[in-house]
Amino acid sequence: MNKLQKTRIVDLLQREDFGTEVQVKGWVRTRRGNKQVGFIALNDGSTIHNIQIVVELASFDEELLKQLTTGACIRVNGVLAESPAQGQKAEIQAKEIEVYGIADPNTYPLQKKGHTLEFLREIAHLRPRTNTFGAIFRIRHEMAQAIHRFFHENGFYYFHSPIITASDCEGAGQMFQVTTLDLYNLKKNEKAAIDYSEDFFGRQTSLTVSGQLEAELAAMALGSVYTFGPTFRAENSNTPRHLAEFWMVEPEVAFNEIQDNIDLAERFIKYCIKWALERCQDDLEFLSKMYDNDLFDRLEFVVKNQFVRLSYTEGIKILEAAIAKGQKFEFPVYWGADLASEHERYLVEEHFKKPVILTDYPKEIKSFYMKQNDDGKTVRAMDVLFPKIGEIIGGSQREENYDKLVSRAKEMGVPDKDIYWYLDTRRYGTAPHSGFGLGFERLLLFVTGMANIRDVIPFPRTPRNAEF
RNA sequence: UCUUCAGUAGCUCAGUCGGUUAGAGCAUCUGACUGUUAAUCAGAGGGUCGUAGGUUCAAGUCCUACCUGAAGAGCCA
Repeated sequence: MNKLQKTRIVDLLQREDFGTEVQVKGWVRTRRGNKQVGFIALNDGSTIHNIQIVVELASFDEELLKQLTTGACIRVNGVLAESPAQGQKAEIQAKEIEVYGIADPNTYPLQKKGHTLEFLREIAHLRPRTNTFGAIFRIRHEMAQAIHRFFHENGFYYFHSPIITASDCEGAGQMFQVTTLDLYNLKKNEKAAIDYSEDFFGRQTSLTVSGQLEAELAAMALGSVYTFGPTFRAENSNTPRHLAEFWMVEPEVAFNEIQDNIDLAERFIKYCIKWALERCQDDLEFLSKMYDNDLFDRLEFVVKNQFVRLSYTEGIKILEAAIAKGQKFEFPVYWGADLASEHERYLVEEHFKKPVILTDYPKEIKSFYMKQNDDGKTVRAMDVLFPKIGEIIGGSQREENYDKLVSRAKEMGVPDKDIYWYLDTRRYGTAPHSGFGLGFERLLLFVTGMANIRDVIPFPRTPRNAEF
């Protein structure tokens, strides 16, 4: 009848009804004590904090007590009590303990003491059990919620773009091919090319590098949409800011011009960071203490300050002025050159000391679908540049004029017969529209203060690494 | 992909000018301790020095190649 229900530790730590019998289930973090009494720090993933289980050793079986080692999973029934010692307000006086799963201390790789992030990457299947990754993955969840909530509140529809695609229209990099062809016995046609008509889809297909083109189709019907899903790039990038599989958020809005797009991007990022500050206090405090003392200052700074907005051309002028004053760069600065990360960092971290939104880039260094400005030289692109992590958002107003879009695609070598369906949006009821892409893990890098993108996604996919 | 640095106990590292039997802290195990907070104290076990070659009387140490990891760069989100 009166079966005791499991209580989450996050809820238990709030309670003051001492004397009540409670039940918790979780994993042993540490155990210490003496001959009479043992102390177990128990964590169930609901919070960064542990609950202390007090065990009077005399009242328990010796064999059971031996199994209560770091990593073991247990159920504890006991009495919630006010703690007589410093360090915690409440604790549980254990009355009954059941071991669900032991963790052999001789082989269990996680210890009480600190591990390097590099080592934890090698045991990615167990690292969620650490304080650090528990905090990160709880924050990751909250950020995903924030994204959905922001767009939902602003009248956007969550639109699911396909994962498998036949187009490489954005030219956003090397793609992973998807095939069911027998790679040990590839049939070639008379031109010695692979015969994809035999393949599953009857044509060559790949994993998506962006949901943008599909999002544009949706925006031309639903008005305001966003995608939020996995994205794949087969680039041989080995940096702390790149993944072969990452999650991207891509809003697309009909009738938005470039300024609306910029406003949306700034409002969106601020909403997400504010959400983290309001809901992830404990986890952020832990990460701040362990990895990044300035974390709260940086997050609050972004929420409170207006991002700097300037054109590419103005940016080049600032960089040229800096060079004239003696600033040294490895790569040359001139109008028409793509900005290297040293240039972006100079603008964000040295010159403005604020997030910067750069707009109106030369058309030669941007994608074919961006709306051309009247000057004939620039396009309505926008990049949001953040301190430490660089480009967090890239977006643009899209070219809605059919002829201009087709000629630009031709100039940049995009075969228009592959994207007839995309071009149709400009043939039938075209409209001004804009959108951008935000790398979810890049946002998480900023919010958590982590330095390596492999530490903000559960199972990072990078060149030569897909073990877990 | 390029450049630089690194790889020694389960983890984090030290190891001098190439020279006898490769060390420490933590973790683990055993013992002590009546409330611990990364508990403390005493003791014990634990090593193919990333892999393969080479130089040398002698290689953890020097050389070459490869593998793996990290940082910076390129590409980008």
